[in-house]
Amino acid sequence: HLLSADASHALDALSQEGLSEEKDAAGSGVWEMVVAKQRRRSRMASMDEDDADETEDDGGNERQREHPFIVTEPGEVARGKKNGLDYLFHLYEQCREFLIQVQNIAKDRGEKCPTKVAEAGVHMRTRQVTNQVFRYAKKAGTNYINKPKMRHYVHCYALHCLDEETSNALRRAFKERGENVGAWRQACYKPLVAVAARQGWDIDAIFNAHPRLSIWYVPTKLRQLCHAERSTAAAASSSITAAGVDHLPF
Amino acid sequence: HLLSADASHALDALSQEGLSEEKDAAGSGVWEMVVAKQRRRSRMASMDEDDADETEDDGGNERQREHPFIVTEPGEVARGKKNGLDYLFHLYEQCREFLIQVQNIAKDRGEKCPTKVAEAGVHMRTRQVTNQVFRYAKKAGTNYINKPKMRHYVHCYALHCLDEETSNALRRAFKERGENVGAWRQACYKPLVAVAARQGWDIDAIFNAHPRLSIWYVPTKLRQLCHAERSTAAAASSSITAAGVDHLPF
DNA sequence: AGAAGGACCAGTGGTCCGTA
DNA sequence: AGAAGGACCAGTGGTCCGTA
Repeated sequence: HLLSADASHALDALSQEGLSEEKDAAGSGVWEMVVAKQRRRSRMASMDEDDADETEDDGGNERQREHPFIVTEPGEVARGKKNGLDYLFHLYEQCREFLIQVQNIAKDRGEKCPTKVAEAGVHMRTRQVTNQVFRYAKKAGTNYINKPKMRHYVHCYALHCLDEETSNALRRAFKERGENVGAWRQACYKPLVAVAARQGWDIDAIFNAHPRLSIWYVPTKLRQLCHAERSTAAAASSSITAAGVDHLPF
Repeated sequence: HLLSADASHALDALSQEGLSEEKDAAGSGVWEMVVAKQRRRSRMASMDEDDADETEDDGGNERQREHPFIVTEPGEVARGKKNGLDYLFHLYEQCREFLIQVQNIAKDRGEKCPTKVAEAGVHMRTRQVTNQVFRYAKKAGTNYINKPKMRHYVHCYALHCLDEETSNALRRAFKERGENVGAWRQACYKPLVAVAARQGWDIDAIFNAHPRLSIWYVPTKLRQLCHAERSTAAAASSSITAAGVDHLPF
């Protein structure tokens, strides 16, 4: 609708394939085209009547913010001055590509590339997305990627990676209910903690074990929720155990 | 000689066992006794005629520096107001114990404990020795452990871990020649680079693969030396290869 | 009101250089 | 002179809160 014919085609092709497949690690192409369109729409506003009203009145170098996110279902493109959640998740994949580039540069120069060794066969390194990566992204011209935003939604991306079905269901439900992005974001914590519960509560290990998630720091709040929930679960199960041996405490 | 009878006994027992064996991960005991003696000697100077001259003249709360290191051979205890290299390496093991304690505390509290997952069977964490660990060491009363010192000698400890025979031979040679600690320290780089060459030049991977070394950051200078040497080696071998195919360039 | 992101802050890795 | 380590500094992880 808001995209040109070629970008729409690209997006359709993408939707059919399903976004979650990782297929082609570097510079996927299809999404880049879509993203480029979106950029062009919001930057070179004079070429697009849609944005004319907000950019007419000041000289042109006003700081243009990224359109806010709205809750979209999988495969859906946001209409109007909004961005959808597939686009949000795509940003995480873009950061991953920037990280890989930064790593390769560092490796060539014999510079530090610390942290962890991937357990996967080859001796590949898997550093984290650091400030350096965000700086690199900025230099590469992708001003729409920034640290506060990426950190803000990490746990949403984590749910998408670790339990895509639940993530998709949650998106559909929140879209249907007309909830805003903030409410959806908050709601992502609970199913994630459930994933952690199933896998032994070690949220760091869970992040590390996932190839695309391992490069992201575990968000503080998620870590705290997992810890609190584990303690509660442990207390509950031990009181059940105790109840079997001793008398019930009530 | 300078140690009391029981500490001397402890040290003898230790020398016979060989320091390099890791045996008992937590709070070994024997060295702790030796170290405690050494501490007592340099702190409570009035009880020991040896230190009387340097502590007599100011009120008692002068900042007492650690005795400087001298080059000793394996098993040898430094005489006079000196510390030996077994003691130096022991400090690295002490830091490791502090790290393990810090990790356990963090784990209980559900706090962050980032970086890397050990490839060894169990899902144990192996963070690095950070500022937090040095702070913990200070709080634990081991004022003789500090960051600049530990970072200064990391590569010496690395050689001790990775090629103990060469490390021991180097110590004996430098002791015999009467070299000072600085000269010995410098000399540790070369055999370490040789180890790296044998194992594919990836010094981070080499550190990470060793259970006691993996917790230490690779020193900048060592990383640079490995990188430079690898480049040289690569250039040399490619010129040989080229010489086989093309004409010799001279 | 809901949301994007500039910019700040406490604590890090790294090591210099005033000290003994 | 040779060496130990207090203390500083640039750049980090983390996220608040002034902005649109």
